[in-house]
Amino acid sequence: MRSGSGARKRTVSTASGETPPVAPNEGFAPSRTRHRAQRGQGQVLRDEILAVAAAMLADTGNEEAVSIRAVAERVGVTPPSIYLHFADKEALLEAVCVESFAAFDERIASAAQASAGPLEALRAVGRSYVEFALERPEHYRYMFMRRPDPEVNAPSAAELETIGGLARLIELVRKGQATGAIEPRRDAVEISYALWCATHGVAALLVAKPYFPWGDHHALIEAVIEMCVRGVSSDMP
Amino acid sequence: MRSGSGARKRTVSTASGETPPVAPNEGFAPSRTRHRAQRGQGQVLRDEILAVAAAMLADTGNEEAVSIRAVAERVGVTPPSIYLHFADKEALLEAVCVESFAAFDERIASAAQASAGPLEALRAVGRSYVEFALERPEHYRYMFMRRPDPEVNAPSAAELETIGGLARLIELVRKGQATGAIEPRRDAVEISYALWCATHGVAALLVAKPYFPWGDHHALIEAVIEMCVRGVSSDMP
DNA sequence: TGTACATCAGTGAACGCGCGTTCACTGATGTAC
DNA sequence: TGTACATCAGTGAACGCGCGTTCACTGATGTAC
Repeated sequence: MRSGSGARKRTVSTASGETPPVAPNEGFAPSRTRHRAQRGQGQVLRDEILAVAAAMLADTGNEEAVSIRAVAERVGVTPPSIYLHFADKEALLEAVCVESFAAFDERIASAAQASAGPLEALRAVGRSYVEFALERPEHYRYMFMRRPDPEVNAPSAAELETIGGLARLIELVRKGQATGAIEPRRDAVEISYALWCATHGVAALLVAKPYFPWGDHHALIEAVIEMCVRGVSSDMP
Repeated sequence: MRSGSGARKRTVSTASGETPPVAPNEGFAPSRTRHRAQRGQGQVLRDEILAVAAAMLADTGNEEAVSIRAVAERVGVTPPSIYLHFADKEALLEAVCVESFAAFDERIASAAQASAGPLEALRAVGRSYVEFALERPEHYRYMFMRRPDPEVNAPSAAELETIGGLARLIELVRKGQATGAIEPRRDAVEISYALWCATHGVAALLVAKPYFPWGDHHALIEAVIEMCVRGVSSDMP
């Protein structure tokens, strides 16, 4: 991966002012010819960096492969340009993470709304949760399975988003308790956390051990969801 | 961290044939004076490397910090010595992982045996499972949360150990079904996998997000376990 | 209307780092004769 | 009983790599006078 060769070609093209012959696009070489942003439009590059970092996280399936250099090369700029828009590598990945949480939250919210009845809503939310994890395993990994930063003793911005998402779940549980479908004597927050744990469990194991002899993934997911729903339901008369 | 200085001192001491003044033991400097192994006792070093690698995984809480160089330095040998006993870094970590699984399995087995009744046994197993994860989070992470190696499409030796451990759980579930305590119409394997998922979920979230505002960890663990037990129990008359 | 200047979006080259791994070597110890 | 030799458990120095980050610079574009 000959770093920088693409960037050099691009510079020449900008000087000539017209589109150069398309360079062979191998591996992570710049995906298209960039033009320097208009004045005041520096943040265009910021968005592009963010999009590329997110795509690389999804494609490579490996947080470590998302290096400053690799992102820069794929965007078609030099590594120092990244630092014009993000303080350091961690800030870049944190920004990706915040976007992932937004997408995740949106998915969960629409699943909750589309369902009739609180128990069915719980099932739908569970399914959407695991689906998201399986569609974007490396995003999910970064959001929920990453090693905690020992320097940070408080929830990050992204984690506070999680809490926001959890608020939806708690609300759902309370609604279920109000209608009598869900065991009313336990704390709604505690029930919600327990549901989250179980759902995370199946998502995380499928992400971490895709080659394990699970049998049918779908059946496993449904089994976990049913166990949860039974586990939090009121005793039927 | 001046690599190698300890090793040099050690060589001198071996030549002199008597214990040298103890070198200041700062950071990961060699923890004690080593003597070259007796003839035919080369595997003594192998065990020591394994123990140190396991300890470093536990201490540093970071798989990446367990580098060949760091392990060698802490053992008190030079990096190439590692290769006399392990093919490469991955083989070393895999060996650590196999040992972790053995300890884990032993813990689970004794929890299962010490309990009266299948449902109480399920609870005990769940508690032991999470306890192990919280005691040795980085071991747990390496065992169950590591990124899958894309080159490996089959379960590793360590993962086959997991299957062995699961066999115990499946047996427990079958026993519960036989006594009528556990829902008999569902497949015992499916129930076991679902229980594993949920238990993994609480362990993994506590490992990955220790600073999250969980409230009381113990209460959370019990809530998940109770939800599971309710979820797999027979409907009571 | 022309020109000096400030601003902005980047570049290019280099920094020091720690890593996994390799290779030729050493020196103590046991063994065959 | 002495000595040459094979074996074994290591050493020491170096390899090439990719990484995050920094620093002085460039060149196009807008703006003040």
